Amino acid sequence: MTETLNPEQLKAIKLINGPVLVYAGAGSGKTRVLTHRVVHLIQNGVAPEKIMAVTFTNKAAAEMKTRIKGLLGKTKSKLMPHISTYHSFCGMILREDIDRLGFSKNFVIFDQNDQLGIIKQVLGTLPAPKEGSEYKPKTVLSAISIEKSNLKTLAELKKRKDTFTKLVLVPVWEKYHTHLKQSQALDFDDMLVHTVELFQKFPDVLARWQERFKYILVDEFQDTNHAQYVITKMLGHKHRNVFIVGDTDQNIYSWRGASIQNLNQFEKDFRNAKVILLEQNYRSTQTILEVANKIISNNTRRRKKRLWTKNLKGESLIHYIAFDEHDEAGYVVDEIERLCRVENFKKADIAVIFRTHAQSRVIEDFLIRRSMKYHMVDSQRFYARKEVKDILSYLRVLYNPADNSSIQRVLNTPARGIGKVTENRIFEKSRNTGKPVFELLTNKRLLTEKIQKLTAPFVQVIQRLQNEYWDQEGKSKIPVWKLIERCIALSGYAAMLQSEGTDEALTRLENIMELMSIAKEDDESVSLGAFLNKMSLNTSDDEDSDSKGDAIALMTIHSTKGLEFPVVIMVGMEEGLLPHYQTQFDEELVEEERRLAYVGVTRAKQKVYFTSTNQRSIFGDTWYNETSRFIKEAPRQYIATFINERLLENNILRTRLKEDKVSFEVRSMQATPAPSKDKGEHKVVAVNVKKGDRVIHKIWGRASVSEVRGKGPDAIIKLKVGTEERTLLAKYAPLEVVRKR
DNA sequence: CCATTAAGCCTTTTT
DNA sequence: GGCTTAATGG
Repeated sequence: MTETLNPEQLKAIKLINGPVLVYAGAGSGKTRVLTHRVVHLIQNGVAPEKIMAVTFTNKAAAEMKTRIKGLLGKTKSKLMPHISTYHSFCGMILREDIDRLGFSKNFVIFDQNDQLGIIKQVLGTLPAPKEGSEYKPKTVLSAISIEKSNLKTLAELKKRKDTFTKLVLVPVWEKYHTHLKQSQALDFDDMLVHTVELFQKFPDVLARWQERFKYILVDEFQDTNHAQYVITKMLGHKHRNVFIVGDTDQNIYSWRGASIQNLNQFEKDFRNAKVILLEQNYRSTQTILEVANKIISNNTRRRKKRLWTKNLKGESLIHYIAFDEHDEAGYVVDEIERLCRVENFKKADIAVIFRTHAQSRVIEDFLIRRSMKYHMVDSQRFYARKEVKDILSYLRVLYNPADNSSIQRVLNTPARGIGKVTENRIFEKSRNTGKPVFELLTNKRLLTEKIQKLTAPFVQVIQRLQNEYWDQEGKSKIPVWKLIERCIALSGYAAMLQSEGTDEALTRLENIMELMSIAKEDDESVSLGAFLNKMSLNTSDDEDSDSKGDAIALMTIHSTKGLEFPVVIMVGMEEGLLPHYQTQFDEELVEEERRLAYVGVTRAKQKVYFTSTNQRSIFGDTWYNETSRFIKEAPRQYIATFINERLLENNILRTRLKEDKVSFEVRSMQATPAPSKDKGEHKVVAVNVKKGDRVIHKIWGRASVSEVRGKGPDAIIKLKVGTEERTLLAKYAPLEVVRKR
């Protein structure tokens, strides 16, 4: 195993005891070092269960587990190190002992939407703010979140004198946490805060975990916040075997409270820490590295380092200036198509990455129209779907009946004749008496007979589900996926969707099926609590079933962290998007945007494309953005610029390019038409349809594919048009795919 | 109480 | 430009 590692990497792997700090540049084999180190520890007599590794995402944790398992393969050790995110690690600790802090061990975790719902409601109860000084729920929530990440307490906030803290932050904070407590819920930040609290107040708990994990490894340390740092410090303090990997140039989460100060602090708190620098890059071509280095060198606040590589020089990076976002998307799909056809890349080699989620839609449209398979990494979105949240709410209510927010969500879904008035009465009563809503609903004396009658069906659904899931001893009788099936049956949710019969309802039903299949991936023994836990902490695990195929990856720059691709296409390289317009006037924020650009470029092994547009429509308005300063910062000789021929007439643009001394080539307009809102122009793409696709049939209109038998042009396709089923042959089917499953 | 329509807010990035 | 929320009438 040693021949693939350089001396610095080996040093990092072989320092068994004592604190180590590794500054690892992009593509310097950081994951390899981490995994090999874990294996090395085990091979040198450290018990696997004494090792813990913390990663930034669930995906990264899963990846590391797989790789360690692979390396350990021969030794056949059954026990594995504990590898997870900070949040799930804290979840594990809190499930054991949080009752000592006066919380229920059955706590649920509220995600951002849950939180926003509460904040909105709380803001409504506050005295009306002065005209123009209202705060958005999101702003308030993020303020609370940052304070908690820094382990600030309510008492500390109360000492502050500014109006925002006095009039908004403190009152909202108080009411928000009352609400959480009543619902027996924690938010993400609470998980960290309470873990620290538990460690501070109960030395025996801390001691237990210090003994449990004598070796600690942390990845992406530049993106940890203060609370996470404190947890690491407390846990590692005893044995001091703390191994930290980070790169200040890849700090892209400071908006969430992450601070590279933690790296400096680590050197102070663990005085004799060995510091190792990994500067050899194994990923990218020399040209790509040159560009990345040049861009990041414009940041003032950084620890200087210079990545180098023995890799080949490679090709110039390409910058295409598109007419608008449709032309940009057209260029992207044309180029992907060419890369696959002429240069023998696979779709899975290519990533299209962007600053904001909103940019993905147009690209997706074009990919769908070309029947190009893609895989959207949209962590939150699946779980943000109404139907998925509804079902999870049902499960949460039966797991933790004190969860008022979830009850509110599904009490009248499907419709049970419980309107706003009734709902308000019940929740008002709950707030006034401090009793959980579910208790009110089950106790005859607490609510009027009329309300009891209205809500009885809901209560019955919950109780029946509880009975079907748990036996007398509290053991589960059926797997979670089965419970979901029973849930949509008993609650009438499935019936509600089926009776609607619209395409949309069908999609919703399919999303619930998707949720079931996510549950099915688990071992049958995984409990409801563990499933819900995973669902709230989880973002990744994104349809793994489907992503195995050859598909283009679409994601935000933030979610590319830790990944690499032969080809990276960065779209929307414009002032206003990258750097984002909300950061443009704050140099510190612009530096973070520059780090984002750097992270994006350094994901690439062989090829980088930048695209920008001359005009782009953003919520109805047309924006004329200049090319991103980050492209201008790159060495000109390494960027080949192409512009859309329609832009030749654009004098302003030509002047700009001249001023910047950019020479360019013209690219003629492509055959790809802008996605017309179906004006009778339907392409024959039926050859590639899959079960579950939404399509438009030239004659019958909107339909969904219920079955595909066989492959290629001769496949037999069954379509569901309204309630009717139709059969047709793929090669003659005048279909346009609207939405891929 | 619910379905349809009008208004309005939105788009940074995620555990 | 699209999706969620508020208002309105049935």
